[in-house]
Amino acid sequence: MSVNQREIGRRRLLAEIRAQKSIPRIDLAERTGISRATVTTITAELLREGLIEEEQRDSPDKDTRRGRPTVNLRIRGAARLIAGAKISNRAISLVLLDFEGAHLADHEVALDKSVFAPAELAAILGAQLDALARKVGCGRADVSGFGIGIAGIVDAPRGFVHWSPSLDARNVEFADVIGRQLSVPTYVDNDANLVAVAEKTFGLGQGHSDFIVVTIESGVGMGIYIGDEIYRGTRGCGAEFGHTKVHLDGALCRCGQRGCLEAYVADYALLREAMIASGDHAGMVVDKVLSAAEAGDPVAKSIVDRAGRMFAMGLANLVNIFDPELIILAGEQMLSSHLYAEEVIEAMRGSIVQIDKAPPEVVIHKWDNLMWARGGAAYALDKVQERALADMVDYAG
Amino acid sequence: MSVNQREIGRRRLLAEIRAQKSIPRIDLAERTGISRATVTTITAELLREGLIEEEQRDSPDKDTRRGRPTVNLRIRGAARLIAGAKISNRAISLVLLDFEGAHLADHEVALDKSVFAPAELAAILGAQLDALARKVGCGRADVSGFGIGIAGIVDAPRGFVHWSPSLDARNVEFADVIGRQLSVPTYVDNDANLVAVAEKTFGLGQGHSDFIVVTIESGVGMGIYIGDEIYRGTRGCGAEFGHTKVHLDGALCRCGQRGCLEAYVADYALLREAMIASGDHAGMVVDKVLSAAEAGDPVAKSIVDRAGRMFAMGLANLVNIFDPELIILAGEQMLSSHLYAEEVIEAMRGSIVQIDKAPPEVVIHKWDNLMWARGGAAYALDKVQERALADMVDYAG
DNA sequence: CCGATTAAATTTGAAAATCAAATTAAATCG
DNA sequence: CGATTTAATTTGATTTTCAAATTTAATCGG
Repeated sequence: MSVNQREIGRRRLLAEIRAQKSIPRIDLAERTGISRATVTTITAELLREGLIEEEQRDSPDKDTRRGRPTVNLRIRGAARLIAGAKISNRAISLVLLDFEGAHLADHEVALDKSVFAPAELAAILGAQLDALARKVGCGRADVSGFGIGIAGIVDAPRGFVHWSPSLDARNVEFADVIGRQLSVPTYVDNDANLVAVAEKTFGLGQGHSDFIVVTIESGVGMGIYIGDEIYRGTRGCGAEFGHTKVHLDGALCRCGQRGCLEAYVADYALLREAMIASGDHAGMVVDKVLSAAEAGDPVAKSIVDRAGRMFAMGLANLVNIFDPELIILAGEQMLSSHLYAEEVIEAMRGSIVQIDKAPPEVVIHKWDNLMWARGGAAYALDKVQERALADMVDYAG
Repeated sequence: MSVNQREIGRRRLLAEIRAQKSIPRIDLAERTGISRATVTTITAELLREGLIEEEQRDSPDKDTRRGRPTVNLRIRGAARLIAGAKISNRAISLVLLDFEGAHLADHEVALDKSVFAPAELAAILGAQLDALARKVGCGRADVSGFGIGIAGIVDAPRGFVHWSPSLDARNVEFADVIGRQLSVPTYVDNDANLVAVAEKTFGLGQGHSDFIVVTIESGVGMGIYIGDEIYRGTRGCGAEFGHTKVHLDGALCRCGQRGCLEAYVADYALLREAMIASGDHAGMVVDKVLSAAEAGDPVAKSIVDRAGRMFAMGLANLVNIFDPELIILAGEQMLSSHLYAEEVIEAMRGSIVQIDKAPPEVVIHKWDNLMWARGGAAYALDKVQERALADMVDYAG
């Protein structure tokens, strides 16, 4: 019943094949501790199911050893088609991956407004998904899973959106709405969580079981991996790093509360201060503040410096609470380069509990705007694989 | 190899028996999904091993139904003897439990100083453990596991103490030192973590898979359960709640850094402020500040109020990051009652992300000073049970 | 007091799954 | 081209689980 022994083996082997990209059976047995006999049996099942494939050894010179040569196994890309999307302020970007995670196509569309009714947004997503699938000569029906990232508070296991700046309603069963309307299995998560999934699947989080991803756009987001699983809290809405408080009764945040980290480091926070200082209430943009600070303007410098120190303090709090092995600062726009500066990281290191052990590694990962959508796809990929494995249960050679 | 199927079943059943205290086989099958046949087989093994026992039905009137009556199974208390200890400032308290977790004896001793060499402290612990065991007519050799809580930064899986206010050396393999010196399997963890273990095993955390325990003595400590496991971070030293920063370049903390939560809410923080305000540099005690505040003294009130608001802010940050279902505020001395006041909890609720879902439950748990030691014992109990199960592998009827 | 009834626990026998060992397959070496 | 080497598969025994049948231990009703 539920999860039988064989299914555990299949899961373990498929995960290992995915992690290693390409690996012979004997190494699978070695790495997983499953006997060679069982590896043969299980991989035969996975082959028949079409989830994996044997790799052609196109480089016979490479294998110069004696004995029967190894046959590498890998995920069969053609097995499934996976789509991912990110809903941004006035745009949607989509990406289409195969079952191996390889990029097949992408697609972007600008929107004429930023807030939508759920069904309206679902219709747009459907049309764009069709357009995306058409690029590889497929239809929507060929897509096995669709993962969508959206800003706001999301209970991912239920696909339930408590609140999002992109929706005109609260408490929407958004995954259900889209899934029913498009007839494609749909999964919705907070966009920052999906960046963490993307980092784990394709990026710098590969091979790490515990790490934190912090993203900075206009808001501050966070995703946490603990024990190879993304941590979402008990209401599905933890990891609200941007709204942790860094000052008692501090600056007003757009969430309505005071002293949120976001109210000190987001672009609108910098702008607000710059406006106050200059008296100039129009035409002020963040770039100008940053370049003024760099040029040595003392007011601009103090504004930017404080943002950096607040950010360092927030990061230090994360480290003191989680003690992660790795922190990934991720972002597409380098508007936040001042927050990722070495001084900021150094200030963070100075604010964590001091022990005779290296502080967590901090890396900066700058990527294109498709990374968000790829995170959505990676999330859907995981779900699709899970479903494929579950559906195999009734299979008997 | 390693964890075989049967061992999984044994673990699952033993855990369920422990959780339910007393439960018949048929309910075990029902709850675990393991077939009745297998439950019979496995419980027979556990019975033969002496880890569980059949309960005498001493109340035959209770069971008024027809049919063969159920036979309840329970953990066999006599199976093992478990000790726990808490090293406090100038005292050590110990507790002796049976394998079921029942209290057998306790013992306390005052110390003439607060900082010790590791071997010296180990010797004291050995002597007190002997005294404790003697109370139930046993010797140290009968104790299967010894769990010790100590303040400071501890890498629990290794039993390694990075730093502790009770030790005169840094980076001590403390569990090894004690274990070798006493010839008793010894486990060491941060004292706040062990309070969390105690709450999970004996207290309000029973039945909760994700919760946070915050303790306030002179310092502020925290323990986190995520997915039924205590979370310790990758270096074994996460959960340093007391040293999360609540103010940029704020008050000086005894850790040497600035703006730590502890520097605002600990007793010494209140004292410092009260001294500054009154000019009175001697004879000031925390109780006096608190009672003055309660009596309406405006200075005292502002001091205590700010501590409360800082604490609320720290708690809110925890909730925003973890989204736990439950927060347990635990402590033995009610010096911290001002921090546990309803206004403080309400302030916390006002500083967390607002969604249409209940905020986490907050409960206050006040207990005696033996709770710390019981946490140590609970930790050791878990390890001893794990060892007992592992040792059964080679067992064949 | 005794057979019918009921429900827990155990036993039985078949099915599932793993693994060590033996065998087969596919290569290189000399 | 046979010996050697190593991967992969097959074989046969063992472990483990579970559904169904059986046994056990109680109550019920007459």
